[in-house]
Amino acid sequence: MTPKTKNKKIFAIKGTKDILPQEARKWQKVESVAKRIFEVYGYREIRTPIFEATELFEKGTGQTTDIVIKEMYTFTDKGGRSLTLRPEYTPSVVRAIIENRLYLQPQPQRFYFMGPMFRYDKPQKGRYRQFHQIDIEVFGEKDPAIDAEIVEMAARLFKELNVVDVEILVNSVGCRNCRPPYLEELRRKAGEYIGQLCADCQRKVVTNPLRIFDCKVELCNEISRSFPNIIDYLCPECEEHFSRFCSCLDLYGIKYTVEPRLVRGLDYYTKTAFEFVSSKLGAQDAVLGGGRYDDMMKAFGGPEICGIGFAMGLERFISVVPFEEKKEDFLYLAHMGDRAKKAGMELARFLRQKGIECLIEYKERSLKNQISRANKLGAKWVLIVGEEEVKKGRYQLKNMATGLQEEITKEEMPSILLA
RNA sequence: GUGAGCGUAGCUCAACAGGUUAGAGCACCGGACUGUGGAUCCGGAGGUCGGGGGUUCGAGACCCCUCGCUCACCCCA
Repeated sequence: MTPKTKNKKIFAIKGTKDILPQEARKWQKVESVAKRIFEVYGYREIRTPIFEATELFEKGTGQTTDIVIKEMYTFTDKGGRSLTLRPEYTPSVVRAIIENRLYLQPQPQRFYFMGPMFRYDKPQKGRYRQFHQIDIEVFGEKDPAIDAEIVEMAARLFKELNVVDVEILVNSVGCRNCRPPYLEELRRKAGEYIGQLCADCQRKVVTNPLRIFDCKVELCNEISRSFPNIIDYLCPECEEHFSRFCSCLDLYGIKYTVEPRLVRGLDYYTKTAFEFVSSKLGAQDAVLGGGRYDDMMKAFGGPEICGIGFAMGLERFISVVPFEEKKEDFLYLAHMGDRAKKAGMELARFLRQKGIECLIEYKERSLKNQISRANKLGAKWVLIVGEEEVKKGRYQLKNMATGLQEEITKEEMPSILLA
């Protein structure tokens, strides 16, 4: 380090943050529960690279989306290739499936994935530049029952982690046959009120009329209530799909709200769209969002295989999961004198082999000091190893909660400590 | 990218109207107590007041710039 840079502190990049041990515990918990549930539904983990060819997202996510237009971490590598840190996961999975010819295996295929995503957004509550998602995708199943299955699976995950105050919103965004005429009609209708809409919405009439529905300006909101709903414009196939989807949800006893104003931001969605929203999250209230994308695989030059999936924002999810504080359960090994220290090190090794979490102090400290530290660290047990104990082969085991102490041998330790 | 609010010790916050050497609680380290924790008492360490410039006899405070954080918009997980 040169003298000049010595004092300059380096901080985590804007929109990124460290997940410290206490917080990481929560992540581990959520990840393990999610994994267990997904596996039970027949999903298998798939891992793909963290960066891809920029083109993958331009084509897969859609050139008209904000993600591609202004939010991608794109850079050129030393070979002159344009690469992008993945802003979402679905295009990568689709790519992997085509590349590895996974579509030749029996369908449907179910995948899950967990990992970081990157979007160059301005950070705010529940939104980070590096954030994490748990994603699941199913390929090759057209039946709307699968749409309901993944909603039910997500609901189970929420329930197992005691997440309440979550509302499930569902909608159908139609397909390439029925959506264009609907959008036309929406534009026409919005055009009638153009003068009364806010500047943003006037722009949306042209760019993305569906977005007018979630404008926060009251007048826009009021006006848009009279606009046609996509539900009423669905083609027979989409309508059938949607009603069967809903009746499957009913069968599972899932409570949901049909929200005709629900539009997912990505270009590739068709038919089913859904979102889990929490009232506890502030402005960014969507914890989980997903839907069907029947045309994507084909658009990538793959076979005509439909897909459906969801993405859950882990930062957002974890912030609404209630966690019990986990009690520490470890043994602190206190020692006095050089011989005892060596004996203690061997004992610690023995205990760890047996699966007992064990801390040993390497600095010479008074017994009092060591026990005090053990207390602060939350040790459940203190094992006292002094010259006398080493000589006798019998050690003092102190229970920190009760303060009681007993004399035990090395052989007796595992059964007592693991009880 | 646009807008608003906030930056004083590891954390939470003080410091009148601009006035000496920027304080307190919690946390940390040590001692009282050399083989027994939590309580108490005593002591210690810890700060370029986010950074730079300006006004002033004098700036943590006032002005300008900048950086960072937070929240909101756009949009999304």
